[in-house]
Amino acid sequence: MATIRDVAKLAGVSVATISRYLNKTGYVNVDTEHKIKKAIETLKYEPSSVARGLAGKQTKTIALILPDISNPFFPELARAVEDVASTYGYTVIFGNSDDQGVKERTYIELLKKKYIDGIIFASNTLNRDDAVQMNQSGIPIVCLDRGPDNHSCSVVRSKNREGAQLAVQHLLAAGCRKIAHIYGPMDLITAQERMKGYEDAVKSLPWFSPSLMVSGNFQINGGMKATEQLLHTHPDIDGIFAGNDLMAVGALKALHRMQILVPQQVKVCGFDGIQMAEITEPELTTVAQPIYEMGATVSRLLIKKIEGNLDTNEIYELDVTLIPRRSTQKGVHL
Amino acid sequence: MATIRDVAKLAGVSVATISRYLNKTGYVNVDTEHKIKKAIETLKYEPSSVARGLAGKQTKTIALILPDISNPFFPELARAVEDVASTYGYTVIFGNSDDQGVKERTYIELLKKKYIDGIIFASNTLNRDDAVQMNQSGIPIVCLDRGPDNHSCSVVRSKNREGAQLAVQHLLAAGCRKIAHIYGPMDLITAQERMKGYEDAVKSLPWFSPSLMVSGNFQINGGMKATEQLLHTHPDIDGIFAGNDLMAVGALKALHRMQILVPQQVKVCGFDGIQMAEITEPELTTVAQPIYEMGATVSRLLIKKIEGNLDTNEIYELDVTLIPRRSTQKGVHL
DNA sequence: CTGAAAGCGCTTACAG
DNA sequence: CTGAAAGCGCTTACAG
Repeated sequence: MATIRDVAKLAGVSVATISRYLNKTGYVNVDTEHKIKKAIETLKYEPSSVARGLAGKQTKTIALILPDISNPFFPELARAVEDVASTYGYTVIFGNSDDQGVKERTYIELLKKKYIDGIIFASNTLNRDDAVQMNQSGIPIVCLDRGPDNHSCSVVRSKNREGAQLAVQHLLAAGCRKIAHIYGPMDLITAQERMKGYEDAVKSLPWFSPSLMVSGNFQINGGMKATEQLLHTHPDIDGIFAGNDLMAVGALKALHRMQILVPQQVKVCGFDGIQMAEITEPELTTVAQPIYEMGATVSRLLIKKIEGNLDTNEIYELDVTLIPRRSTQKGVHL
Repeated sequence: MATIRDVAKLAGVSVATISRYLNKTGYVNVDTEHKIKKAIETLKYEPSSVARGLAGKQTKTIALILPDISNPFFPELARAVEDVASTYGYTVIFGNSDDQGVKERTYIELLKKKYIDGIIFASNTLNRDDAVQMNQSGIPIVCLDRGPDNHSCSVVRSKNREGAQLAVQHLLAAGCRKIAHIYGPMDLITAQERMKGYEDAVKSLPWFSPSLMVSGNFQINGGMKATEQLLHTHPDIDGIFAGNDLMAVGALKALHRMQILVPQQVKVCGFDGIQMAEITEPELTTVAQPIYEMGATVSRLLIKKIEGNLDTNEIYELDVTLIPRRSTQKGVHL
């Protein structure tokens, strides 16, 4: 591989000039510019990103730390992040944290040593101290769903609470008269907000009882268990709003096994809008988050921060959309 | 951030000694070792990976280029790659190629500039020239499913042809007497092999006709279209072997819309073993590839190559497993 | 067992 | 508009 020195020699100028030309910093005479261009071409010169990283500051690399890429919510997000990153000339390192603070912190250390330009956290265990430390070390971060606190970084999320309200209203409009809620892990703000939205919509209704809310784990099996439990204590429920699609899929499975018909006897609505919701039988009504857009937004924000075009930390709440499908269809009789 | 120089000063030794201690290359006196340890601790010294990358050769970074992380097959693979990479102290950059040669080549250029240690290609457009070029530039690569040619890199794949045979035999054993095949894009070797396996198993059977093989695109919609077409030309088929799970899901959907019962009237078997296959109704029988294991194997291979513990290029064929589920259940009557 | 020195390939003030 | 030189933070022969 040719180096900047080779190019300088061939073009008959100094390396400083080559560098200026490359980075478009400072003026370069048109003539010498031509010579440089030519030299670069004939030598097939490619500047070393590593040397640049050492000498300058930027490595043109960002990191995406998420809980688990195997979780169906994240691939699309990751895709969006990579798409916009590569558009802006950035490369993305990805890591799974399994929502464990240790793994997150280990990654942070590693990434610092690599002079990473910035980090996107889609993982929720980052605490205030970590964030403060990040800020001190000058490496920008942006979070998904929840930030370490309200000020240390920008946050992108969707309207979880409103979305949950939408879901319940939709179930009511579809004729449900007793709607249960399966909520996710309470240490996740998304799960909390969705539960609040459910409560907002049902707390004043005559049939409401706190026992209509049961916990799940945001996974299929959690949705199944919760549904079994629910139908045991409340055999008369005719609607289930699950805190995410995975649990809704579990609900569908459990109901199917209990030979309870969806949507005839019980209607089911999920949250997230993952692809899986389209292939269940019946297809699953869901409150779709703009997953791709969230990923695109979060990475655009990060890049802006990195390039110094953004110094305030803000919260971006994106709109959700209710997608009605067969699992909540009205007026389907036995 | 403290540098190696600071540590050297505090410990009262030269930077060379610090470096030796850090890399465990060459002997270091026990006493000075203690001093160094202490100095590192008090300064909270963390060696810069970037400087290491420039001075030495390794960046401890590998890349994973896949067609599209949104495709349900890849997240689990990516997870495996990241798991073993991080175990060995490597970090992984990921990129989507959309199976476009241009994007792949752009990434290769980028990665070279970053002194990446090695690349895993799960993308299939890499040609012989690229591979040769990679070999020349000394950057190890390992491929999934298919290599550029038979010698320029190691390849990890699963037994596609055998798996397809398994699928057909299973359908036959379940009572099918006319089995169709929906095949994937013929430029993908996996699709070719699975088709061959199907042919192996059926070509000598009296009912076989080439028109029982129709093309799909490895996506849900392709599976749907192919199924409609198939039942139009062959209303009497009672089994479908789809080249992958996504198309099998499409087949299930199409059959459901045509009000054809699965498994009573038509039995369906997929290939891959993605999570989605467990949530369809009926659940989908499939030939499961050891996806996680494939990812783990491919990254272990790459790391071995990087660290010089492997210089031959071999092909690793992993076993597949038929997972019988309801979509091919025998003896279910109308 | 340890140090001085060159080098990895750039960028960035500082002069001119 | 351009060059000489220092510096980014390490590693690696080469001496000793």
